[in-house]
Amino acid sequence: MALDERKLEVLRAIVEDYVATQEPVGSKALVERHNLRVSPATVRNDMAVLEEEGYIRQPHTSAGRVPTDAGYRLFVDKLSRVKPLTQAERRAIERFLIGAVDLDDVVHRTVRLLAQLTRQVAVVQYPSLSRASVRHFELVPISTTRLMVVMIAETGRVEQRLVDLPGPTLADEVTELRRLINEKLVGKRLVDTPPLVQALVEEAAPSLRPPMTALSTVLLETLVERSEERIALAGTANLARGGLLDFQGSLRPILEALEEEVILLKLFGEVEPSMTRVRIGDENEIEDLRTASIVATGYGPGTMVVGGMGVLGPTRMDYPGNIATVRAVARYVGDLLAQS
Amino acid sequence: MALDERKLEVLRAIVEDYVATQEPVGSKALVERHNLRVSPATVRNDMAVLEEEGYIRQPHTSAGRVPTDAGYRLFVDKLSRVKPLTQAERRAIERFLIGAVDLDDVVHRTVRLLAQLTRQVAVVQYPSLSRASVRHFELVPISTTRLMVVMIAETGRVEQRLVDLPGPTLADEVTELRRLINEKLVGKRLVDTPPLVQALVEEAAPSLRPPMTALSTVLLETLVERSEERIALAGTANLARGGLLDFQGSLRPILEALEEEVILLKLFGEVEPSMTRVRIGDENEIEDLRTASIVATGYGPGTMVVGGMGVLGPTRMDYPGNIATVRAVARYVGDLLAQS
DNA sequence: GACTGGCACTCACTAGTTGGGAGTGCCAGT
DNA sequence: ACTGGCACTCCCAACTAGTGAGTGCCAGTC
Repeated sequence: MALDERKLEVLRAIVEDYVATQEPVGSKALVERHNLRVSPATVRNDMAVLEEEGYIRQPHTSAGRVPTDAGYRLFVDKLSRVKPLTQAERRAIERFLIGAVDLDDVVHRTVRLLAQLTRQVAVVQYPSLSRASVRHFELVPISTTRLMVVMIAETGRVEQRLVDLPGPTLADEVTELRRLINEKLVGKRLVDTPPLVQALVEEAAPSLRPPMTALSTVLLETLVERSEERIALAGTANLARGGLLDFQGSLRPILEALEEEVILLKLFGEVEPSMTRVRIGDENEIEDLRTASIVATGYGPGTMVVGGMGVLGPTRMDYPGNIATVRAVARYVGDLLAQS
Repeated sequence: MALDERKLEVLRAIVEDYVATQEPVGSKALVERHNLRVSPATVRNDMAVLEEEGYIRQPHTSAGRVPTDAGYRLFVDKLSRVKPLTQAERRAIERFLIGAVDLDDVVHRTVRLLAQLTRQVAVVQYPSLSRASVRHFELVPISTTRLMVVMIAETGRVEQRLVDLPGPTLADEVTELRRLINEKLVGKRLVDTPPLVQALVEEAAPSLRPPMTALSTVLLETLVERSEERIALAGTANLARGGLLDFQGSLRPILEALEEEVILLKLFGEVEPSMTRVRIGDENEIEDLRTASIVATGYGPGTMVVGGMGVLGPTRMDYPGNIATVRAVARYVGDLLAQS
């Protein structure tokens, strides 16, 4: 059964009121606050239908209605326009990010900014290397049997790692290894490097074979495994704001989930280009986060996506506002990355 | 007035019971559980004295007694022996830390380990550079006017930073700069380097003066400013364990304080060599942490202290256990650093 | 003088009761 | 199709004992 115009309007009003007041909303209050031009009785009929369709529910008989996860979903998809940011917010974003000195700092500032603007928990994935390309490799001899491998990516991110070589290696040999590696890998996207690393080992002169083999292991680790690993988090204190009504009483599972980087990466790392993804309550695969909603988006220079960011909060959150904020911040950070 | 032997015994019993049960403890239960060889009435008299002296208090008239911050303090200072760890705990520490691949990993594992063993919030400061010494400097040319400076410290920590040079610089000049810097700084403790960096600029050949000046700024930043910056955190979910009785209801201020790195550094960074510091409730300078206690200690290779670590939890925590755990972990990590 | 048993008292906590009110569902009327 | 009216439900807050753990004090004992 299709919901007519007014029923949708009623649903929107319920969501908005409930988000604002955190209290079940009844038919009378609804008519008063939003100027629906009908009587409470009519609204009640509409509500009955909305309830039957699963968009709202009553916490107890004869209490007001509360949106269900499906209700929020419909609201987000059909009933809300993304709120444009205020001038003040735009300026806050700029001012907050403008002084960043390096990549770490950008991420750090971004995550705090998001937490502050949305008053939710904010998560930012460090720019992933996998979709970026290699700018330079450096091998630094620490001792005759030890090298430090440093990789610099286009995004400005630097990764380093120590390697123990199988035997003493001369300075000239290190130079040659460096040359070979750079020749083969510079400019390539990280996702494409594994076969190239393999080729490096196979094509190496016999004398360079052992050290190159040792290096290849570490290169692969650096290039692939660690490439999407890091996550920055801020605003956990915001979880403790809404009394304890949100999250049905216990913050524990939420806090636990937030400490699992793997989980966060799953939530915020899997983003399609220029899409804002909203996961509401039950839609969440992670059991512990069934009482929470997530707004996530990708970011990166231009149209490229090098990482995800977003916020997490109670299902009863200001979706339009948060979506707008997350998008705006992501875009701004993308521009910042493009410049450097 | 001096407290006699038995009164102290009573205080100890109160603290232990209260920590275990989280409930005010009365005279009768006390006599039953600990075999004090006196009657409840006698204990009551002792309690009255302890209360007068400010070591315990009654939440309400005619409820049991609860230790005050001062009571915990006395308990920690005089009445408790550090609990030796169980064999299982020792093995857990080893197993947990043994697979660590690099410094970041060590810190990361350590903090999770601490959180798990103590069931509190754990904090570990990354090994500070300031008391460690320089192992090697590397300059990596990115372009003719851009260098990457990489510093490797004795602790294994690596810092890198980009520098824009005032003008094009030849490869030979870079080599010379690298030689000069290493010659002057390798082996020195980071705290001692600033004057040496100054000297480097002054003693440089005229042609190397401009790039060396640019470098010196970045060197100082790397060596000094960023040297104590980072902190790892785990176990915040443990805050939400004790119902909401701990922290008098609101986690908010605690979570907020935990997000301020500056605060954490103050708490866990200011550690004297081989001392375990315990801050109980009110003793805390930070307003928001007046309902919490902190157990912190320094760690480092041998007798050197390169950073702090510890745990934070409700004043009603298992001090002897936590102190033992924090010490053991700190010691183990210290050994690990000494080996590398 | 130190300890004990006894006793009256306090007061948080629990369970049961009650009234009020917000909100609903339904129905007859426009 | 919408509305006003009305009976009904049931959460919530306030009140009322009743209970019991715990105390302070005191007189008595070793």
